[in-house]
Amino acid sequence: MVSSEALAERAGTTGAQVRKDLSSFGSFGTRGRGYGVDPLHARIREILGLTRPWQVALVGAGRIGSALHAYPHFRDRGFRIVAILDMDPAKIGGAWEGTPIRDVGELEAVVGAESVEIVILAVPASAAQPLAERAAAAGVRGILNFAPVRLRLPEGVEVNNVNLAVELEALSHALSLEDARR
Amino acid sequence: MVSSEALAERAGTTGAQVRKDLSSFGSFGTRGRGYGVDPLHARIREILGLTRPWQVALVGAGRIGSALHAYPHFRDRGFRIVAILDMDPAKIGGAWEGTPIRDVGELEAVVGAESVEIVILAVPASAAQPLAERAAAAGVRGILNFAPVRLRLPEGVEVNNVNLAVELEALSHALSLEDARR
DNA sequence: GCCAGCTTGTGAAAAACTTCACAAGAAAGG
DNA sequence: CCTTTCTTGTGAAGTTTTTCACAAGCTGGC
Ligand SMILES: NC(=O)c1ccc[n+]([C@@H]2O[C@H](COP(=O)([O-])OP(=O)(O)OC[C@H]3O[C@@H](n4cnc5c(N)ncnc54)[C@H](O)[C@@H]3O)[C@@H](O)[C@H]2O)c1
Ligand SMILES: NC(=O)c1ccc[n+]([C@@H]2O[C@H](COP(=O)([O-])OP(=O)(O)OC[C@H]3O[C@@H](n4cnc5c(N)ncnc54)[C@H](O)[C@@H]3O)[C@@H](O)[C@H]2O)c1
Repeated sequence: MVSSEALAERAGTTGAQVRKDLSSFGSFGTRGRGYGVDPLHARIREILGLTRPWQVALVGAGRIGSALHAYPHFRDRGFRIVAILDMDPAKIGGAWEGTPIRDVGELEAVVGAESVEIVILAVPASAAQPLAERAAAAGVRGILNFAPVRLRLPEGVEVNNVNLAVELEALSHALSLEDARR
Repeated sequence: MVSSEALAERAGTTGAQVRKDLSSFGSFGTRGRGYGVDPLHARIREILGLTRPWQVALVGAGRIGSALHAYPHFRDRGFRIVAILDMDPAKIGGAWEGTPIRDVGELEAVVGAESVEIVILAVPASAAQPLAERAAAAGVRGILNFAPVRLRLPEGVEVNNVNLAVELEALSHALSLEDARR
């Protein structure tokens, strides 16, 4: 068992916050004891949609793409990278851990054949918008975008942007504030 | 010149929001015209602490470290990766684009000699906490942490965590909600 | 079977954030 | 110089999120 306070401790929040958040999905704690770790874990996996595997295509077999492909936590949680696509002839025909790198021209075919629902976009900024549009048109429902551009896509396609420069800027901002206070 | 509405359009928010946010740093628009692009850009750079360079050490010369080192937007904005550190003897002694990869044992010495203020931590989860503590003790003020652990550090050290698995989970959560609605 | 000790679940209060809406001001054109 | 047009800056209103605080309820020990 684990109490809301213990969870809050780890997550960097308060017990009340944890309880309020969890209560919005029903009540699965036991008063006086806390939350059962296994049921809680199972419930959170359900909420996050991790109880079934997701077919993922990686578009862009560059440096960040390579790091992401090697990242074991994606597969752990049911995200299956079933295809890797690139435009570089030097890369096409190669393979990463058994997954072939294919020509990005095959994007639509691959999405159809493999029932790809999520695309990880790790291509240069200039290529991101057209590729996102092609993916969306081919039936992809979600895009995790690493290119530093705001994608414009039809309603119904979920986009999540990762901008690592912003993460560093948040740090320099915080440090500047500190400096200003002294 | 650019209006709050035009900025909002690009940022995915509303004009009122942009104006409220900017107004908290003073008033540097002109009524009837909008904001001057150059002064606005300069002011935002100031707010974010980007008007002076930051000395950065990259700890962990693995796949994600390599991608980050090659990422031009860091240097663009004044983040200078002045040192790369690793523990792997096969990597130590090598160099990336002229920056030598040094033994992580030299962390404290490098932080002192190069006036490193920010560390990018790209090491396995098990190594992150002790390295963060060493960096903090050596005088590092901010840490951008890619390892999937919550670092516990003394007050005054800024930590920013990047968790890419969470970004994918946010997508699967959104897609699951969609499925549930139908 | 009852009591003591915990911890949840949740209304109510407080705080934070966003939107509204408009007076104040700036520029451009006559 | 005056009028029209445009857009900021900002109080006030509205909404969302967080915190407070405590009754309800479970468990283990006696
Ligand atoms: N490297 C990083 O740490 C980092 C961090 C954050 C964001 N990003 C962003 O991620 C993207 C990729 O960065 P990277 O460092 O991996 O670059 P990279 O140059 O190493 O890789 C880009 C890959 O995309 C491929 N590509 C180019 N155009 C294509 C197209 N039209 N279709 C398919 N593939 C195409 C290239 O052949 C290459 O393999 C960039 O937008 C970059 O700004 C990178
Ligand atoms: N690869 C990804 O896309 C990705 C994404 C998100 C987070 N992460 C996290 O980033 C970290 C690094 O991932 P990676 O894929 O680059 O792993 P990696 O194995 O490619 O690289 C890790 C590097 O750290 C070095 N290292 C290990 N222990 C060290 C120590 N004590 N001191 C100094 N260096 C040490 C290793 O020699 C290696 O060079 C991990 O914590 C991982 O979970 C990776």
